[in-house]
Amino acid sequence: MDQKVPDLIKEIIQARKLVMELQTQLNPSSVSGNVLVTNILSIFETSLSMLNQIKLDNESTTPKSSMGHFGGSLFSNGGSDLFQDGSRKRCRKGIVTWTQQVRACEQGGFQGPLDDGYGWRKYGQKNIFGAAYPRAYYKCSYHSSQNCLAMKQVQRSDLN
DNA sequence: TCAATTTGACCGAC
DNA sequence: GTCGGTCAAATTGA
Repeated sequence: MDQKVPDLIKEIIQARKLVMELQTQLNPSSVSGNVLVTNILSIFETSLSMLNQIKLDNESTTPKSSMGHFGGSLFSNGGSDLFQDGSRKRCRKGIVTWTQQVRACEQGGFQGPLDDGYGWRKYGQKNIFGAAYPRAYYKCSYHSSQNCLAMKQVQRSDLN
């Protein structure tokens, strides 16, 4: 996988260009569309910085566990992708998903969905087999009014 | 009163 | 049959 990092970076840069092109063609009055594109671009930036870090590590010293780099996003495309906990994620056809691991400090308390530009509405919660904490399911608040299809799952890690 | 959340039931994938 | 994702009725709070 490590040898493929430069290719991955190229692919993400290419995809980012396409999204930016899409952004220029978006109707400026489409708030949810622009928020979505902005979020996609920020995820590309996070992914690029992570991949660059991996690339630098590979070039410099001994190989390390790649898990240490995943403080940000991990893309999946609906194939046989795995979660970071090793579990397999099912994915609806044609819907792009990714996971983003964030740190929630205890002092501030874990206060549900982070503010990422969307309004989120909780629609379900599940106890996940083997997980210490339940997983919460959120839909974009504009799901019906603005046809916003964004959804997210929030699960506290076993460790923190 | 209305919007958001909770929670048990249902359904599909494996 | 089990597990995860979604639905929808009930509940709660502003």
